[in-house]
Amino acid sequence: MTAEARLLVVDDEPNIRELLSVSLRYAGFEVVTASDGREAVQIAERTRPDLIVLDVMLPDMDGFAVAGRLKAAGRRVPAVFLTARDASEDKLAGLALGDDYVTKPFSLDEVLARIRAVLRRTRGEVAAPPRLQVADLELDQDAHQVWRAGRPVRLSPTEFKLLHYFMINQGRVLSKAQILDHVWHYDFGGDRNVVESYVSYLRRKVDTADLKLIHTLRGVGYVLRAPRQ
Amino acid sequence: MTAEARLLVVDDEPNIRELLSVSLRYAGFEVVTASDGREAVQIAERTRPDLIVLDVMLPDMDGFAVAGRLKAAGRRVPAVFLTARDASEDKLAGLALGDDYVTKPFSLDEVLARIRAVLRRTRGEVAAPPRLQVADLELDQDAHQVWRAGRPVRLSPTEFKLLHYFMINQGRVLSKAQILDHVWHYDFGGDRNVVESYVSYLRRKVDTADLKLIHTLRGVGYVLRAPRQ
DNA sequence: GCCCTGCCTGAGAGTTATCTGAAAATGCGA
DNA sequence: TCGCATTTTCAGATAACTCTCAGGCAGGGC
Repeated sequence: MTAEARLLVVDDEPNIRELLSVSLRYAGFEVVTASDGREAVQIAERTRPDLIVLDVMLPDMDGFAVAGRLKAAGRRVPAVFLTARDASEDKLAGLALGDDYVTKPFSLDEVLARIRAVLRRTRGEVAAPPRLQVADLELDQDAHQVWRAGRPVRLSPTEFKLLHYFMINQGRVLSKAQILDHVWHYDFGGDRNVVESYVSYLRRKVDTADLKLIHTLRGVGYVLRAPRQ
Repeated sequence: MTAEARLLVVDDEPNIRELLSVSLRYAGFEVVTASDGREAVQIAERTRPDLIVLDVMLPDMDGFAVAGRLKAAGRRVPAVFLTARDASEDKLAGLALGDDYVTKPFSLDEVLARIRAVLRRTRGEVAAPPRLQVADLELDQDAHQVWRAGRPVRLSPTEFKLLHYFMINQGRVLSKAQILDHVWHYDFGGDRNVVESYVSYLRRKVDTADLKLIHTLRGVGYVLRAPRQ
């Protein structure tokens, strides 16, 4: 399979660099990495990535400076910035149009969604249908809304993320560890029981009909799927 | 046949080292072994394995230290760690992403699956088509689901593992000892009768049609195969 | 055909994963 | 600061699963 796109991941923390590059490769991207601003500029010049995932706090210069430098060199590359949760808003106001950002600590699902969104926009493609559907359960990623059998359902942010993760992986078994990795922040240190709790909440809110969609596979994980097939 | 990949197995217990190296060679890997951390680092430097199977508890240093040392030497090698079931979770949180772990006592099937998954990820390959089929019996590893003649069949974890082992070895006779080794944990001390019980369960669930797939070879073992065409 | 031995399978005891209600902790906006 | 919504933990109940036991059945050697 040919890669979806080439990404440059820039972060000075090796763990995060590793986390991102492994997951993004797994998601089908070609990934190169850099650990500081100078290196990032060099590698970007050489490998011409389609998008840069850029930590805002780098040892030598900040992420925005890296993006600025590339633009000055006539090589405008769209970026997804990684920023601390408490980053001042005006900093982010300086984002070039088309760029996006994710606050640390992020969840992998979040980063992937932003990257795909930015790539879609910059490639001028028609947005992929933002509606996911499994049986009579529908989820609108843009509107952040969910319907079951045509009736809207109110979900909390975490419930929404979990359902979203289930829906993009419909028919595939997801272990609690996988779910924790993708839906919760990467530094979540708590109990796996949160996943059980949230699955229970989801069931109560979206899986009340006779036709069950969320199935437990004891000892393995959970799977969202319509019966038959 | 050229080896799938070169593995380094590190464990101080000779029995486990032997168990693993024999089975992994049988599965098509090239295997080298080491019995402690120092030796592991030396051998890894010399033989450049594609992956290390690493006991976390070694006499001289722990498995994470070995991995850390190799990484520091600029030789990041993906690892599958062997850990006690009660290992503190935060220890495992220190896993570099891309690595994986298996708790002791493991089953060989489990270890093989992890090794293959890690190799796939680090090589950026797309997973092999996850469907196995024998006659009208189908098994989907991702969905963790089984169909017979198109109808879904509910299996417990052990039943699923056993059927999976049968299917990847279709047409080959498997002794009860072999089955016990691959599907049950290596230190399972119980009766071989469990295998009989589970074969019985499987027959009841997936082999009810006229066309029998699971055959008993008295005094030898079992074999899963479609009747001769 | 008879007998020995291995295999099959129903029943049951013990164990474990999961579910869920409730409470505690956290975060966020007014 | 308070109050509400949300997230996380906890623990008891429950359902599912694993494994053992033992009687009966059947294959194959004699």
